[in-house]
Amino acid sequence: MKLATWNVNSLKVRLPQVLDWLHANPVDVLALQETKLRDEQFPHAEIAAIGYESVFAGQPTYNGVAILARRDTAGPPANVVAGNPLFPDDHKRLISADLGGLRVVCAYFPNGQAVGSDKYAYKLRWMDALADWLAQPSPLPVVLLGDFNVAPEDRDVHDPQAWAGQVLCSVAERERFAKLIGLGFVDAFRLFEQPPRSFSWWDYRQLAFRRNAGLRIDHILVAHPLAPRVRACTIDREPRKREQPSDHAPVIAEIASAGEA
DNA sequence: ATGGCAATGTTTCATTGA
Repeated sequence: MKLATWNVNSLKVRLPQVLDWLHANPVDVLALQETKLRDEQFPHAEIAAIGYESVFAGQPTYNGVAILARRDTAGPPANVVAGNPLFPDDHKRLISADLGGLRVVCAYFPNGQAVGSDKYAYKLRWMDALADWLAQPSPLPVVLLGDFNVAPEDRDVHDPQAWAGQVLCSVAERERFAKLIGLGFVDAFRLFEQPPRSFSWWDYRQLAFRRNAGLRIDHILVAHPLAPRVRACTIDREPRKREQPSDHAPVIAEIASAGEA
């Protein structure tokens, strides 16, 4: 199973790039964030035409998440849940589905705007509620992937001094990321030796991508028992080099099936 | 200290993102 996550910053704008990317990278599962589409606008037909089923939870303008499942390998999504049952929320930031023997949870964590703001407080409450939900037992091993809006360590930050204590890097956010890990997950990316200065998001401004002035805030966490089956985890920078890119790059993990452990 | 850039709807600006 190959699973990927990508914050596309508008699926309406990025649909051609998503279709191109899936042709070049026919992953079994693709989790999308910031689709920014009403459900009735979701390009289900275009995605079905290249062999993927979609489940999605959207709203106008902001947020919006989806899981794309390759029909011939991942099978149909089962037990689809939109949102966190423990946290009523108008924002469409969570969708989960059972696929290929895994419980796949696609998450778009709040940005938090600025430490101390109302949106920051909401981010922390949202993360606490996610941890409460994921603490409940699951019949299938869980993969939690998406845009976490948290750079877990200083090595995930291009300029740790400049970002120290700022939103995405604050102690409280990192503690909550660690709390998620503490539920029994591992960060698939850190199971492998990685190039230094590996990031998944670069600001559109100030030529940040060209300078590799980025952050690693998009993650794939796998339930601990899956860790021995993870064969690779990489960030694909290619889409970020294109015209009119998303500001985020896809992250991909390959998980061997249970028999191949 | 501030804005830089991109996408959206409330569109010729304001809001949000990160």
